[in-house]
Amino acid sequence: MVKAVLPGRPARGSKSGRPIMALLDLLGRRWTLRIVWELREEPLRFRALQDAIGASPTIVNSRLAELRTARLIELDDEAGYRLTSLGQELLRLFLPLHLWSEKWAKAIAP
Amino acid sequence: MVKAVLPGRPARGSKSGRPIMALLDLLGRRWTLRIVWELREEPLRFRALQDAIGASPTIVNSRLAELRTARLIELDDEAGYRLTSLGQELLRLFLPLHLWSEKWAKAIAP
DNA sequence: CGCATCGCTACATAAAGTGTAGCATATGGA
DNA sequence: TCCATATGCTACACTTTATGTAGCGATGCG
Repeated sequence: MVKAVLPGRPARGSKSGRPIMALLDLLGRRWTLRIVWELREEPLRFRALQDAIGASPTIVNSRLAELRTARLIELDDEAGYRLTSLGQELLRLFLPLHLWSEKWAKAIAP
Repeated sequence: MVKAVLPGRPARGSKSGRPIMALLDLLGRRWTLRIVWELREEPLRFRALQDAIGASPTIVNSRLAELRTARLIELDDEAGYRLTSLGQELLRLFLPLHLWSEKWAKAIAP
C-alpha cells in the first residue's frame, strides 16, 4: 500500500494540497532526495540503487513507488530505474546544490 | 541531544561525509525543508512556526536545533527564528521549486 | 536440471515523529 | 504583589516509519 503524494491531494502535514507543499512533503521523506540524486547520471537497477544508498529494500521500494506515482522516475526493463523528463527537470533545479554544498561546508568548517 | 548534520562527518545513511550527502541528509528529514520554506519571507517565533507547519514541538525543536547547528537559521531575540545568510542562499536555490511544482501539478493531473 | 539475477515482500526490532501537558523565565499591567 | 501572558522548550506515552535479514516467484542461461 503506497500513499501517493500528488498535488491536489493534501500532503502529509498539510491540509492545503498546494503543489509546493505536496512536493516538499514528497522530497522531505527519508531517501527520496538521495534516490533522485543517485539517478542523476545513469539508470540504476533496484539492487544497485539499494546498495548505492544503503537503505533497506522495504523503504527503497516504497520510495520508488512514490516517485513513480509522482512521475519523477520510471522503470525501464532494459536499463533499470531512471528519471523521467519531469524528474530530469527537477534534478536540474537541484544540481546547484552540489556546488553550494561545498561552499556551505567551508563556511561552517571548524 | 541533537545529532549534528555537518559536512565532514558522515551523514545518516552515508559513510562519505561529502557535503552534498550531508546536505541531502539534513534536508531529507521530515519538516526540515518545510521550515526553511516557512521562513522565506519573514522571521517566525517558535510557536508561530509550529502552528504554520502543524508539527509537534518536540520535532520542531529538533529540526530547529539541527538547522542552527548547520548555520542555516538563527534565533534573534527580537524577531524570532530567521534564515542566516547561508540559509537565504540555500532558499534562493529552492525558490524555483515553487514555480516548477505548479508545472509538475499540471503534468501529472488526472 | 542448477545457478544467478531480477524486482520485490515478510516480519520482528529499532528509531523517529505525534499529541498533549506543562515547566521555567521574562514582561507588563492592575 | 499577584495575575496574566508570552517566550523557548521538555516529558512522556503512543503511533508511525525505517531497519535488517531472510526469502519468494519469475526469468534467463548453461
